[in-house]
Amino acid sequence: MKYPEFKKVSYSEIAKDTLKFWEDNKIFDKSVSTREGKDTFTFYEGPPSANGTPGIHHVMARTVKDIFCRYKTLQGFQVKRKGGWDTHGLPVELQVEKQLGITKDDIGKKISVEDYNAKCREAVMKFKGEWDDLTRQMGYWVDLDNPYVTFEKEYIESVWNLLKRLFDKDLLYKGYTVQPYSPAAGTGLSSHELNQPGTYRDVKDTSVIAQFEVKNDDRSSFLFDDDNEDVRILAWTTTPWTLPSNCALAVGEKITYVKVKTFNQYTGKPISAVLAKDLVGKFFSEKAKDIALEDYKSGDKLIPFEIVQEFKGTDILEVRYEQLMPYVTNAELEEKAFRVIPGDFVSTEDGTGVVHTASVFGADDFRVTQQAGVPSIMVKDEKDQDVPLVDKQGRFVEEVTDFAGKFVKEEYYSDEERSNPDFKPTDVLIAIKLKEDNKAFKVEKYEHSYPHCWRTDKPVLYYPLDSWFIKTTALKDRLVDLNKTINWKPASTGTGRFGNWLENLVDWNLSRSRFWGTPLPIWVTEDRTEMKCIGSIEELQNEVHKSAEAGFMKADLPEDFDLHRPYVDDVVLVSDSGQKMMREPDLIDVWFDSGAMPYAQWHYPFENEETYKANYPADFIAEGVDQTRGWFFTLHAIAVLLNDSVAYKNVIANGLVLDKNGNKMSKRLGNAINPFETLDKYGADPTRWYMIANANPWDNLKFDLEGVAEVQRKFFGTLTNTYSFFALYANLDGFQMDESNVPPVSDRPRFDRWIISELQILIKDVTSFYEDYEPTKAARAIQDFVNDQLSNWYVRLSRKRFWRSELNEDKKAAYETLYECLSAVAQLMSPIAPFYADWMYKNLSKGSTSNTEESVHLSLLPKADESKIDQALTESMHFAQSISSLVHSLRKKEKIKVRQPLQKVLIPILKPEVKERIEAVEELIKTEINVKEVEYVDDASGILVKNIKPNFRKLGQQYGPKMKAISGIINGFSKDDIAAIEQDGSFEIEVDGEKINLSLEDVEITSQDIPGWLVASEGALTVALDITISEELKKEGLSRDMVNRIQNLRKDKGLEVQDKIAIKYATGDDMMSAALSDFADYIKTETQATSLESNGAAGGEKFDIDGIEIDVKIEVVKS
RNA sequence: GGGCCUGUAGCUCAGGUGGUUAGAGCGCUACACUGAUAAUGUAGAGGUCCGUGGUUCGAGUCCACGCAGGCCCA
Repeated sequence: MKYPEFKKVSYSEIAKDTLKFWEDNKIFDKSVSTREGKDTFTFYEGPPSANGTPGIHHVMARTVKDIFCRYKTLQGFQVKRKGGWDTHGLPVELQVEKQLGITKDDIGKKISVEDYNAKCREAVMKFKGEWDDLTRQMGYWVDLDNPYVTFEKEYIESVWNLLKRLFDKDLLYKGYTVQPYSPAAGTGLSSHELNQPGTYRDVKDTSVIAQFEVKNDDRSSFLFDDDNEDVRILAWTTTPWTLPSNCALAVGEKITYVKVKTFNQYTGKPISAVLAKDLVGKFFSEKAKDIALEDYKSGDKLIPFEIVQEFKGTDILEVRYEQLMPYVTNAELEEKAFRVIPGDFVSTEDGTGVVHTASVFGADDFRVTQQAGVPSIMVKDEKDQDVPLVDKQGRFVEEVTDFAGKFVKEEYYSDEERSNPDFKPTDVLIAIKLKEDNKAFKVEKYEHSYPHCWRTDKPVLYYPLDSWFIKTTALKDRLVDLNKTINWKPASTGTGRFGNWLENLVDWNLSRSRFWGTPLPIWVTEDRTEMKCIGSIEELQNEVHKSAEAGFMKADLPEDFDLHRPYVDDVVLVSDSGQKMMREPDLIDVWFDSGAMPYAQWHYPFENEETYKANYPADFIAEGVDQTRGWFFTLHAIAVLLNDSVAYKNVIANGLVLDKNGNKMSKRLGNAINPFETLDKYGADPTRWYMIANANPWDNLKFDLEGVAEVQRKFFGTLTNTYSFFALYANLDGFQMDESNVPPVSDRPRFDRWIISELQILIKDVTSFYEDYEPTKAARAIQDFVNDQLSNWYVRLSRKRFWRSELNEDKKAAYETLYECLSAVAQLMSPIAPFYADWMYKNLSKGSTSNTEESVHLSLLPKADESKIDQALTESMHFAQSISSLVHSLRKKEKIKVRQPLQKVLIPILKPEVKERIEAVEELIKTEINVKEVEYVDDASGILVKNIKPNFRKLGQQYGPKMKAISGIINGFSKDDIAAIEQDGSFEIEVDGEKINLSLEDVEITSQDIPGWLVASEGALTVALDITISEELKKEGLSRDMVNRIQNLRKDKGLEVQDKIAIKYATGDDMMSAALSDFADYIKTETQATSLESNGAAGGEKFDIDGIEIDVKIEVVKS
């Protein structure tokens, strides 16, 4: 069999053909089944939602996932990858509502919940076809035939089981969370509803700066000059109705505060006010600056003030104060509330730099009070439940005696009530009371933006609403500790974004008031004294059976019972004491669905226990960095809470894919890249390679199609060329690779040993990069090897070996070596460019008699063979490359073409081992730069001119501050000084009167000039070139030119490589004639000529070689 | 407002532990090569290493404060 040859390759065609091959031959299945019984490498697929079309960023994210699964397969691990679909949630609902032209209000009215959910079920898989296409076309291997789907009954059952386990551990509880709430509509509002246009409006509200009286105790004593001083913290609010619920004051820890002695403008009483330093100017008039405090009389317009003390926010943390409006209090509040706590949201933009905090009426307030352990001010309702001081209609409860029954926002009153001349908004009434009580520092109207309910147009309150929570805070320490065992790429996301998030954890709010999602499986009696959490379908059926017996249900559940709403809402259970139990109406956060996938994808614990256990926890997951608080968290939280383990050991958080200008891609802006078009035009492999090689996955990628084209040309083009070169000659020679019969590397020519050594280094590096989850480094190492070492150096300089006519040992070794390199490269690159690598691998296999695998993806990656790594050879080759480059640059400077042979190159040698290294590759250098001999000159020659410079690293560490002086002295060394230090190995200098003994290691000596020679140098390496062209050299140059012209002729005439020719020429130039006769054998060999004759008038092509005219004619000789 | 990431040549990116000519590829310019040829090689031009301070004999690298862009959260 021959190695396939290609005139032209299309990477897109390669992908299509290879894909077909994979599917026809079930290669993916085999890549898993052939590893049966081997160690498993577990990967979890984060489920995408198929209700939108996939974008180019999905190609990026999935390439990252694919790479490591394929790499591990290559290493012999069994890697199962179950696909999955995320199917629940708000985006699906919104899409359906848009499609049907309805709003949430219409659900249950214009459309039944049943029909609505049926629509959601359809919509969520709308683009599954496109997703599957993308998956296949980009070469992402994931099991699409048996994916997990979060809306399926089995999946939900597993989720319920997890919830029950949490419930049994007392980690599931009902509490409240502060959310936007519309008393007028009697409903909570989602952030989506709050983002509707027109909800935020500028309104004028009564704002109050209240005076909170500081208690004088150990903590606060530094604020008091004497026991009688009245120290007040000033705190600002635009919602005075929340002041009776005040439970803490929040300050910025880094903000600077001051204590100001002054007087209250309403009561004229002396106070010491605490507020942010930056805001003093806002409240105290510059004009009052010089008025003495003693001169103040009650009623004066200008109020004197004096800044007497300055301190940081941290200094007043935990300072206690008297409750401002003590309608409701109790022992717990007295102990834990009414103190100063830190608030990260506090600024000095407006207000006083201190924020009044009412835990149940603000989202920030709720968060910081929870973190600081401050209880909320609540009262008991008739059912003995805790409720806030404002009821669900927006009125004060009766405990707030002065304002009981009053609406907290004036907009909640009817228009008639508001038009009554005596009507005063509650905020104003509160302000008046505070002024009278010497508790208001300042009252004024304040205009700000405030959210309104889109249904009723009335202002929204932030209000505590019932919610179910997972008590993640109970295991916060374990969450933090176990996170430290996870290998995050990049590490900063693990310690920073994720770590900080865990440090500031609040309980996970599980409740969602929606329709399309996993229902919360909790049933409660009306008096809420009894509760049941259902953990399986069987359990539900048993409970329903009992309930039917008690007469609450008509019959048992049917087999095909759907666990979704509305069906599950109709299930009434019976409590142990015989009471009716209704389901808590909430759905759960969809993030719980996806976080449950390690268990629910296998329907564990109801089925597949073995599979589950073998695949937990994941070795590797990867998703966008935006999933940090999403999937990465939910996986981690569930695993820690239920199993006290991590859910994944390694995680890559990849960045965004931006357009080439660094802007976010969006359909609206029209800068989104269509993934299908890209894959089709450039092929999956160049696209994947570009994405990985161009930037680390965790950095944002500026996606530029030009870059894909460059990868295609530069890397894939070069590699394909290299293969084609191999295939062309190997086929001519009928070379068949037989791995069982290759000579050991040690018996091969030095040049082969070198590239094999480089290959081993590459295998070693790439393997460790993959192991470290550094795909970008792996890709770059592979492409550097292919472009620089393999193609530009090994193949280019080995061409002569391939051109020889007979297949001798040397040529065979060249084939074997090149085959080995290409084959290993195919394996190494296969995780990143799976189609192309397989194509290459199979092309090579076709000409091999060895046992090769059906696909590169079924093969095993060999380990690097350390014994084949020859460090000295690598160094030698570096010298060869540098010397060649230097000589080339000299030739260029002198305009002497490489075809013109030169006599000699001179290389100064200061270290004997350098000579050894260069001698090893001398032949190579001579061929590459077309020079007859290499001469090494050492000191003994006496012609070297040396330079010396200090070894900064070494001297700097030793002498530090004296470096400048030392360096000056060394740079001023004379020729004799250099000779002296070389001779003695030491040299004494004097700096600032101190004697310093320099050794040879303290300096670097180089030779950068040879007087009278043409010299170039790079680092410590210097070369000198003899550019005299003798007659003999000139003739040889001419003969080479002749070869060149004849080769051109052969090519122009379309001769085959193996055709033999007869050459006739005519020239009137003596030098040329001499050259052609002197070098006749050489010319004949090079051009595969059987004869070379002068015939006076050749009648062929006329050439001009360095001004000499010659007429050349060639004819094919039939053999 | 908070957390995190990024900022080096026109573009995309490298630049252990601080060490004295800051690199590569692409692009550009010029040249060479012409049996890998829709290839290839060589050379050249191109830099406020985001800014300002600081530490140090010495900072692209360490520290502080900023600026710009991005993501997440509020």
